[in-house]
Amino acid sequence: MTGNSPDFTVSLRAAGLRPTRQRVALARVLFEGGHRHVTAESLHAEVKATPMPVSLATVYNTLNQFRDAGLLREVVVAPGRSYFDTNTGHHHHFFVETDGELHDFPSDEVTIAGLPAPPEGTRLSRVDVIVRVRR
Amino acid sequence: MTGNSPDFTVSLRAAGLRPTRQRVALARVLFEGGHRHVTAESLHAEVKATPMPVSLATVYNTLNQFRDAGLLREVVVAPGRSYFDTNTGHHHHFFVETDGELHDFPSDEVTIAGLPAPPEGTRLSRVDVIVRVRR
DNA sequence: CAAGAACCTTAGAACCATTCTAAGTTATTG
DNA sequence: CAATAACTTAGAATGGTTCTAAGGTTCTTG
Repeated sequence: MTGNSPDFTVSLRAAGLRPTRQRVALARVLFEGGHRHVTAESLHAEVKATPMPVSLATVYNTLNQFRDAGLLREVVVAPGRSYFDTNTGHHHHFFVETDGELHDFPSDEVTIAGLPAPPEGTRLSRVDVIVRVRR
Repeated sequence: MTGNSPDFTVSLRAAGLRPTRQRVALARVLFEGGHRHVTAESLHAEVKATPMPVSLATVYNTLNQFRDAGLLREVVVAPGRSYFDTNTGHHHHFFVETDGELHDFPSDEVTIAGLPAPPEGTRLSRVDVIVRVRR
C-alpha cells in the first residue's frame, strides 16, 4: 500500500467534482501539507513543472470550483488579484502591504464586540478582519 | 458673494495638488454633501454630464492622487474593482455581497480585543473590519 | 503681465488578471 | 465498450486600470 497521501479522489467526489487528473494534482499541491495562500499565477507556476502540468485556464476554473465547493476561501485584500486560502475555518488575516504577503491568525482569541446590526433585509454572511501592516 | 460652497482650491493646494478645473470639479462631486463611496466608473459617469466633464484617465489619476494625499480611502472588498470612500476617519464597512453596495459604520462602538502582535519586523498600518451580508 | 517651466489632461494604446469560446479529450453510466 | 455528459485547453476576448505622448493649463519670477 502507498499509505500516506489522503485520497483526493474521494474528497473531490464528495464535493461534487469529478476527480480528474488535473483537479487531483491541484488538490495535492494545495491540501497536502499545511495551510497555504496561493494566487492563480503562483499555483500555475508551481504546477507547471510537475509531471501533471495544468493550463492556466484550468487553474482558474479549479480555484473557482474549489471555492464554490467550500474547499477554499477567496481573500481579497489588494486591488488586482485574488488570493485563495486553504484554511476555510474561522480565522482572520495579516496582510503585509509592502510585499503582498498574507498570514492567517486564529479568530479564537479575538473578540469583536459592538458590531451594528446588518442593514434591513440582509443577513450576515461573514466578518473579515484584515490587519494591515508594513515593513 | 456665493457663500455656501467650500473652497476646494485651498484644500487641494493644502494637499499639495494644483487646483485644476478637473480636480476642483471632482472634489465638488466627491466632498460636497455627505460621505460617499464611488468607483472610477461611477464617478466618471456622474461627471461626464456636467459642465466640466473629465476624462476617465483623469478620474483614475485624480482618485489615486486624492488617495495618496489622504483625501480618500481606497476600499477593496471584491475582486475586480476598487471603491473610494470620502470618509477617511476611523470606521468600518458593511458590504452587501449580493449587490455590491458598501456602507460605513463608525468604529466607536466596536471593540476588537485580543489581536495578535504584528509579525516580526512589521508595524501596524490599519485594522479593517468588513461585515459581509447578503440579501 | 509676459514667458518659461513645471505640471496636468486626454485619447487611445497597452497591460494584466480573469473569463470565454470552441474543439478535442476524459470520466462516467448503462 | 459505446454513448453521453463533463472537463481541459489554447487562444481570443473582456474589463478594470495604467501608460504614452502630444497638446493645454497653471504657476513663478521678473
